[in-house]
Amino acid sequence: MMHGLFFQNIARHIQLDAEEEALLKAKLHCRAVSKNESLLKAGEHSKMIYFVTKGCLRIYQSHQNGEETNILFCPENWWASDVMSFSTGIPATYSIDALEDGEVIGIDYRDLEKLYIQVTKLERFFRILFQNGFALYQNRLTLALSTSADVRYVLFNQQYPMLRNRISQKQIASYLGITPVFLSMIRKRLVS
Amino acid sequence: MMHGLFFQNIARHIQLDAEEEALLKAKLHCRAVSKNESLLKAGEHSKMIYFVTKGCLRIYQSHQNGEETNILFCPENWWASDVMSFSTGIPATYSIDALEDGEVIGIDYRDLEKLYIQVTKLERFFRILFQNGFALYQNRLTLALSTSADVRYVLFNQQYPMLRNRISQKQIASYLGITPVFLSMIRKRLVS
DNA sequence: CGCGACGTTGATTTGCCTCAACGATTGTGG
DNA sequence: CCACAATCGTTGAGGCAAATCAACGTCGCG
Repeated sequence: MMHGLFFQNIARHIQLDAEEEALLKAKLHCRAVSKNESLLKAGEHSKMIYFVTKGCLRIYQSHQNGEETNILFCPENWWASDVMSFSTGIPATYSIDALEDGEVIGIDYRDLEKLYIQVTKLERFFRILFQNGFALYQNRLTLALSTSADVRYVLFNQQYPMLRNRISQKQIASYLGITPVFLSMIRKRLVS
Repeated sequence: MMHGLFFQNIARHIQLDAEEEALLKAKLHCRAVSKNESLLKAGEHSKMIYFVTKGCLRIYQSHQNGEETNILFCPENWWASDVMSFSTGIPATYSIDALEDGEVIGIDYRDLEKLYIQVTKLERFFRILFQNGFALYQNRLTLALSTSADVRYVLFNQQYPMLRNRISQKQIASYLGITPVFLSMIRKRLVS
């Protein structure tokens, strides 16, 4: 049942026949996650790529001083992984954990490599997925380099209105690359 | 001859047989570019993806006030394109031009879509290419959000020692998201 | 109920920008 | 090939954006 959202997501870019869908389905690992649970810790090898069917994950980097930088929120219908670690086997630089109770579907790296051969359309699906992610980060990078924090906050609210009330300001501040204190000041200015 | 570097680059991720190589070769458009020449202007539709065999390109966004933000330098052996425009046909948000005289190999979008079907390995190649680019931008974004300009400058010099003396400070400043004036101050501090 | 994390507010400091002026370098037309 | 203009890199003075430090009320959770 919860596979519904998953195959719907796949169908956005490729059309699988019944046999292909079955091959893929056989390799899916459904899993519940609870708030603050960790799905990947920096330093580990990221063996799984996750699709979120319920709840919300965050992908972040931890720094020496104990601070963290969120690089992506992954609510329902998003994919989450430390891509570099997943694809090359090097230790993860990012960590992933859950911001809410929820459910994810995981695919193992070795299974996916086999699936790429059995179901070559999947190669196309992930090509398009990474292509879009590439463009998304490119856009975020331009924003980070060229606009001020209040503009970035307004755009965040416009682009992810769902997340606005779901995610704590501390997490949003980290995503925008500012301190919670400064985000609070921005919000005060915007209300007036 | 200049195709050498191109097929070497392809061979990093997939192995083409003679026939496949010929199919691909037939669709390559070699082209000389001169310094400051434009390969893509924001607003146009990006029909081509480029591979640089000689020289160096920059991909950047122009802002209303006339300023520009470089998001990527593409020296020899790199690929350049406005990925979103190339893959969806929407108008380009980025512009591309040459920082030096050089040579590029272009592939047309329609040709590539056909090639994906004739030579399915190419789907894999570009999946990996975008996967790596995805990770690269993810990393740049984290840096931009969490570190100061002098750290970013030092890392840039470490990662791209080749480019350090090839690219003007104005362009590097734009890539780092700071003003040329401030980059000059950073350099002064670092020398001492 | 009480503790700890969160959000707000104020005072102060720091990172980076703007504006402006000046040599040095590049490039361009005569 | 030279002369002049334009762009580039540097330096200094002053301003704004965002961080730090600290204090306080509130809420969620054990």
